[in-house]
Amino acid sequence: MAKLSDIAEEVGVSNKTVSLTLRGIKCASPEISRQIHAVSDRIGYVPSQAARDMRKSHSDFIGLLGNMVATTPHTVELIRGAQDEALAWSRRLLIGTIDKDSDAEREFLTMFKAHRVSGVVYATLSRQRISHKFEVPTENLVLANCGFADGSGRSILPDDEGGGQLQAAHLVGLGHRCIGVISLAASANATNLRLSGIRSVFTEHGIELESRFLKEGVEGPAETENYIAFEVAKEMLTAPDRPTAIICGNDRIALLTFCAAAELGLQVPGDLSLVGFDDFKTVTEGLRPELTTVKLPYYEMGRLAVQAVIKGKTDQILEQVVPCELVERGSCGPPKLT
Amino acid sequence: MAKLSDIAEEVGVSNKTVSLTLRGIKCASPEISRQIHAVSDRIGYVPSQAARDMRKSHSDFIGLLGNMVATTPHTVELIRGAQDEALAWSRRLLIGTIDKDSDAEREFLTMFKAHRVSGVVYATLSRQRISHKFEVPTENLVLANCGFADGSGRSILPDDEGGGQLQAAHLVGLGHRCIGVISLAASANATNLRLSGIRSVFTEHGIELESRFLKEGVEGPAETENYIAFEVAKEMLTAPDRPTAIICGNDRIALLTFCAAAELGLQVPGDLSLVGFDDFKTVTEGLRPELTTVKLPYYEMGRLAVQAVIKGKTDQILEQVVPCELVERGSCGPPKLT
DNA sequence: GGCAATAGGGTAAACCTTTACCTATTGAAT
DNA sequence: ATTCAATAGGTAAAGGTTTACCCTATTGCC
Repeated sequence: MAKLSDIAEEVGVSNKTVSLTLRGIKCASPEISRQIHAVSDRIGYVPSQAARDMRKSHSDFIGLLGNMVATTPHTVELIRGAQDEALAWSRRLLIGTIDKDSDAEREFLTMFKAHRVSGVVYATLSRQRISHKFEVPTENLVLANCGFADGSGRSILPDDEGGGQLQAAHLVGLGHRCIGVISLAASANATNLRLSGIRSVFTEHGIELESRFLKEGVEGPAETENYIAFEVAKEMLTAPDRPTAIICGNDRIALLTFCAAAELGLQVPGDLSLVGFDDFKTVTEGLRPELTTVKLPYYEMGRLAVQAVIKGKTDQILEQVVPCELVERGSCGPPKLT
Repeated sequence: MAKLSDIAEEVGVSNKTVSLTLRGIKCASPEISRQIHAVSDRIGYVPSQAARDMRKSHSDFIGLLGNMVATTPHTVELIRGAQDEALAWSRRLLIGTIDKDSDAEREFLTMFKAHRVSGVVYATLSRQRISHKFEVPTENLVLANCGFADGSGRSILPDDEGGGQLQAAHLVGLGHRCIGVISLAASANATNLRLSGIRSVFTEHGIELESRFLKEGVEGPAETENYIAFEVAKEMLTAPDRPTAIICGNDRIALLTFCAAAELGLQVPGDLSLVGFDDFKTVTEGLRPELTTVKLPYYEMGRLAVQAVIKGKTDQILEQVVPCELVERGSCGPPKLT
């Protein structure tokens, strides 16, 4: 593999001159400079990152570690956000995906350390409070989509409460007054926040959320949860004074609710308005009508997490909240007049 | 950051003794060995990868480059397969995601070269023949889910023809004789292969595939395609002698067909059997009934691509085909007797 | 003419690990 | 008693890049 001194030798100058010139630091006469670039291009010289990193005693790597179970494409969004931000600062990303295997976690963190990463982003797929003891001490750590249970550390979190408000406000704005909610599991961290957002909007408009119209669409522990939204929705929709709209905990629950409505002969949005959460495009753009939903800012969270790592600890913001966004499609309309 | 010589100094031995001992090569007396491990653990020593890579003049990195647009979680599956295989051989993965931006591609390949990667996997999200000139010369390249147009180079490809056979054979086995097909865009590389598989099964059983029951569910160029499967399915299903089953080009088309059937009051699988392609779980496990589909082996392709990189060019297999798998769920049943 | 500043360039150490080669001691076999 | 082999360990170079420090000649200015 071609090295710096090969160029130096051929042009007849010192290593230093080549090194500075190739990095765009003016140092040699125009003629010498031209020759250096010419030789470098001809032999396809690319400096050894290992040598650079060694010399600088640290690398430009940022470690990205996450339990990225592959059921949604959000992981990729987060990675892309992180990568785009990293590249904008001439940093590179070292990615490790793990799932509940703390051996793998330790190995990746050790690998990160071996590479002298300048920081680590730890991401989870679903919002959680983690009480996690990292076995490999990790400086300059930023959490994405999760936070420490004791509130310590820096983290980037989605504005789930605001997301709930968006869902509710959209339906209320269309005129709905009897609105059902099929939420995520109560144990999920986002559930209460979103519900809190929904309730605040309801209260503001004097709407009551009856407990028979507030159900969980999921049961069982995270990652192995069981979706019961289909049955729950059918029950809710066969009530005599059924809701005219349903707020769903995520797009998958919305899909199941859609199936339930279809089986009951209810048209969306004519008979029933639906709003989801996540903006999981294959569902939201794959349904007819397409699904109105609230988009979770995964790309942005990835981006901001890396930014926080780069800015380092001088950044005093401990928890940064990223807003969600309402994506209007075709699944919501005004309630039918009765 | 702690270094090897810190340990050597404290224990009072040479660098060599520490280096060999920590790597598990017997070289020192039991007592010295114990001391070395003790000091290493105490100070949390992790050897510098940069120094190691430099010494060896190559790294254990494998580059993974792909146009990983985030509409499906398959990318993550491929990454995980690649990562698991890499880790099994003590290699690390350097991941670059790009989308149609050849600048980014060049930058990543240059970065890979700077890291002296031992090989590169180039993956595409949808099966393609690429006529691609890599601007950065790349040795030991393996393509995943795509191949060069001229058939050169090594690549890992899914058995789309076999997948089509699985779809058709499943329905034929259940007794269907009038089967519709809503395929991907004709321009998509997988389309003809899958159709060929379907036709071979049909021919074997003396079933004719009428052209009015063979339609594309997608139009427009890849990555920006427009799904028209909803309308196509409605038309196909309102024909007087409508098919009793529909083979779909992917799970999203199956979802749209499901929506069309729902709107027409047709029950799945009672009135209509549906089989998809991809095993895109949020759809396949999110529908009621759940969707029977053919699973694309992304994890396996990622794994095999990395394996091919590691085995190097001595591996004479140019195109390796990975089988698909039928995943039976609830969307297929016997045709109604008429 | 004298002096300082600047341009253009060189030298060699440092970054950390691995390893080829060397030494010294011990035990056993001839 | 000599020789051979094995054990336990050391020394120093190599790997590629960057940079602090040094050098020389030319130019500009008083």
